Amino acid sequence: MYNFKEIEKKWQEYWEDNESFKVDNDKTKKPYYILVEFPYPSGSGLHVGHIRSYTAQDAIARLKRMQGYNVLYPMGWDAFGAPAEQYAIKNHIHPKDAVKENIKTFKGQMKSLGFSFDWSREFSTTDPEYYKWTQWQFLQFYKHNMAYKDTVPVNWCPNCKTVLSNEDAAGGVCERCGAVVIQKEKSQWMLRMSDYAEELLKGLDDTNFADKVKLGQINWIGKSTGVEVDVELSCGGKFSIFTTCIETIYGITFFVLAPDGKLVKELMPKIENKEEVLAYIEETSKKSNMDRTELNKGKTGVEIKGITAYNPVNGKEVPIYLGDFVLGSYGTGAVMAVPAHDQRDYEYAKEHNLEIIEVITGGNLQEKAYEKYDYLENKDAKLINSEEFSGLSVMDAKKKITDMLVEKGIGRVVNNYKMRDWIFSRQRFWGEPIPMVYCEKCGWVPMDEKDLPLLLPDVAEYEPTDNGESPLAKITDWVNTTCPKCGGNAKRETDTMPNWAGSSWYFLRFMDPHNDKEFASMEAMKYWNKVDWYNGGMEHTARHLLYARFWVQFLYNIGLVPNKEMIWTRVSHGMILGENGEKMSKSKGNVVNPDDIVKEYGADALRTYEMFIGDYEKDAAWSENGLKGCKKFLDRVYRLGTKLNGKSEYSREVEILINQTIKKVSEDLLSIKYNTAVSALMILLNELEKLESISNKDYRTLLHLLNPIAPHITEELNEKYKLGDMLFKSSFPVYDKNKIMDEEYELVVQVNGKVRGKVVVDLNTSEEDMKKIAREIENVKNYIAGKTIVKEIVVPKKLVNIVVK
RNA sequence: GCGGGUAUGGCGGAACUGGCAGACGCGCUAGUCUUAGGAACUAGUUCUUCGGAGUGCAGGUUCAAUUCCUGUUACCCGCACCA
Repeated sequence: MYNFKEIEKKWQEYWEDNESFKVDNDKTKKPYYILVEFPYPSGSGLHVGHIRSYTAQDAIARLKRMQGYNVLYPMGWDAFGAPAEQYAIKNHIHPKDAVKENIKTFKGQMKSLGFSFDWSREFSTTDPEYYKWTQWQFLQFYKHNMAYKDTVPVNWCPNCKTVLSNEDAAGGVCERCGAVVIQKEKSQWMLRMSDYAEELLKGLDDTNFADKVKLGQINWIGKSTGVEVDVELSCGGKFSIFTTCIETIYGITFFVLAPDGKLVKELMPKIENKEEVLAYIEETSKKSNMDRTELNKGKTGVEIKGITAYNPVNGKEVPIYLGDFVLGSYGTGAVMAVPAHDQRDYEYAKEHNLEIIEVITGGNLQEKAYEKYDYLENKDAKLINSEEFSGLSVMDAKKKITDMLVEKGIGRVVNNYKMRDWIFSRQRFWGEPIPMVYCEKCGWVPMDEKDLPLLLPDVAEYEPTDNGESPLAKITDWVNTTCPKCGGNAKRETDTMPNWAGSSWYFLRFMDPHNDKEFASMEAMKYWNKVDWYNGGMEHTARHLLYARFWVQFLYNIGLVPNKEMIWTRVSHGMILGENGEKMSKSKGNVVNPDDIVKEYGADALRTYEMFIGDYEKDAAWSENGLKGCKKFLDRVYRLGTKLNGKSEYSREVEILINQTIKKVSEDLLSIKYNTAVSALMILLNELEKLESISNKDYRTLLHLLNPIAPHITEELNEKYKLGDMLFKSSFPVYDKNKIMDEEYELVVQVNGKVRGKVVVDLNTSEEDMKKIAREIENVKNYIAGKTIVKEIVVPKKLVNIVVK
C-alpha cells in the first residue's frame, strides 16, 4: 500500500505552483488542441462519468505533450441554465452566487484528480467578459439578417405558467409539475439556421467525426428531395404542396392542410363552416406534440367547406381537409393526399370515407396503402390511371412527371429539411440578456456594440411571471431604457438566450481567453487552427454539435474565424452506470461519489480503473471490485521499485515486450482503446515481476507509459529512484522497429483447419521448412496418417494448415 | 414505423487486414505465509460423456469465420404522422 494521499497532493501542488500545463500561443511548436465538453456546474458535484472523459482526454494531452506538441487542454463552465435558476427560486439567493459555489467544488474535485488543464484560460459562460461576446455575436447575426423575431408555437405549461424547452417538455408533460403541456404562440427571436442546412451537411466532409456522430447530424438535418407543386383553388388563388412521390400525383383524392399553418388562416373568410374549422384548430392547439404523434393513432380532421382544389395534372376537383397529422412547420404545411400509396392518407380516407385511386400496380389496397418503400423495391410496378404516364415504371414516371410540371411552370424540384430555425428566446432570468431594444417609433433596434455587455440585474425574484414573460420584465428600471437610434423611450428585450448559446463558441474563446478587443484574435485562431479532438456525451452529438457548427459557419462567412469547421475529430464516450447496470441516480441509490473513491483508493486508481472499465464508446457498469483490481495493479507497480539493479539498458528478457508495449500503448491511446492500453501495461508488469531484478530503464519506461493515465504515482516513483528527469517534461518512449518481433515464434499447425500442434521455430524459417516441420509433429502425424494430403496452406510467420482426405 | 448499434465464460471485456477464441481484470477454487485476513503471494479456472463442442439463432462463402454474405431473434440508443 503506497501513500497515495501524500503523493497525489505533492504532485498536484507542484503542477499548480509551477503552472506546468499553462500554454502560450507558441508559434515555434506544433499545436494540439484537446477539448472536453465543459460541464454545467450543478450542485451535486462531479459525476464519475465526467471523470471518464476528462481522464481519457487528459491521457492524450499528457501523451501529446511528451511527444513534443504544444497542447491546449482547457476547462471552463457552462453555467447558465434552468437548474441554477430553480435553486435560486427555492433558496432566494442569486444564481451567480450558487454558481460560484458550485464552480469552486467542481474545480477542487478536478484538481484532486490531477487533470492537466490550463487553468489560466478558465472562464464561465456567465462571466460578463464572456457573455459580452456572446451578445456581440448575436448582434452580428442580427446585422446580417440571420436573427429575426417571429411568432411561433412554443411548449407552455399551464400550471407553472411558463414556456418550456422541448427537453423540459419531454413526453408531453412538464418536467417540473407533470401537467400536460400545450402549444401556445409566442413572439420569439429566431436564428436562420435552416439557411445553413445544406452547408452543415457538406461541412461534415471537412471533419473527422465518428460515423455515428456524422449520421446523427445528417438525421437531425433530415434532408429530403422532392417536388413542390402549385395547386389551384376553386375560389381563385393557389397554394403549394411538397411531395417526394410525384409519381402518385394522379392518385390525389383530397388535400390536407395543417391546422397550425398560415394557409388555413388566409382561406378563413371564404370557408363556409368556420366554426367547425376554428374548433378543430383550437382542439389541435391544446394537444401536445406527443398527442399529435404517438398517442393520437386516429386521423382526426374536418372538411373545409366552400372551397375545393384541382389536381394540377388532370384538373380533377377534390375536397380540402384539415388534419393534425400535417405539420405547419414542415414543407409547405399542405399535402396532396394519395390514399392508395401513403398509409397516413389511407387511414385518413378510410376514416372520412374518401375515394381511393390506385395509380401504381402491385399492392393490395383492401388491406393497406402500397407505399413507396414497397413499390420502389418492386421492379414490375407500373403506373396506371395516369393518362400518358400509365405503363411507365416508377422511376421513369418520377422523372417524366417532374419534367412536365417544371416545364409547365407549376412545379419546382426542391429540398426540404426537418431542421428548423433555431428558437433563440427563453423566458428565463438566468441566461444572456438579448441585446435588443424595442422602440415604439423605430421598432426593434440593436444595442450599440460599445455598450456591451448588457448585464443581468441583481434582484431577488427569479420566478417567471404569470403571463409567461421573463422575470426580467418585472424589473422596470432595467427594462426601461432609451432607443439607441432616436433617443426616445424604449424597452429592453426581456427574454434571454438559450443554454446552447454560450456553448456554441466557447472552444474559440479558449484559444484567446483574455482578449478584450475581440472574442478571439484571428491570429490565435489561426495558430490553434481547429479543435483536434473533441469529446463529449452522445446526448450532445446531435444538437450541441450542430448549433456550434452553425455558429462557426456563420462566423466564417462573415470573415471572423479561419475555418468553416473548427472541430476536427469528435468522439463520444459511453455512460458509467451504477453497479446494478442502471443509470446512476439518487433515487436508485447507486450513485458513486468520486470524492469517496479518491479518498479511499486515490486519484490514480480511479483514473486507471475508468480507463480499464471497458470499451470507451460503450456504457459500462461500475464495479468496486474492478476498481480494487486497478488499485492492486498500482500497488504492484510501486513495489516493483525494490527490484531495481541500476542498469541503464533494457533487460534482455523483456526487451521485445517493452518495445511492443511502447507501440501498443502509444497507438491505443490515440485510437480510443484505453482499456487495452492498460491491459498491455498489466502484461508488462506481470513479466517484469517474474524477473530476479529489473533495470532502471525497464522501470522508467513502464512508469513513462503509465504516466498519461496515472500521473502522480509514476512521477513519484521516477523521482524516488532517481531514474531521470520528470516524466511529464521528458520525451515519451519510442519503440525500436527492429525489436518488436522475437527471433522465434510459435508455429501453429492445423489439420483440416483444426489446431493439432504447435512448435517454436526461427523467424526466418522458409515456407518449405515450415511444411516439413509441421508434418513431423507427432500429433499431426496421427491425424494425417493413412490420408492423402490435398493441399497445404502456409501463412508466413504464423501457421501451416494441412488439408487431408 | 424509420435510422443506427450491440450480442463472446459466473462478470467487465480482448482478438490486427479472415489465421491459435476467451488476452487483461474481477469473481471463484486450492495452497503458502500469518494470532488474524475483506492483506500479500503461488497455482488453477469456457463447457465436456475427454471423442469433442463452442462467439444470440439458422444457413452460406472459404483450406480456415467472433471477423465476410443471406435470413432471423432479443436488447439498447436516436428520430418519430417529415408528406
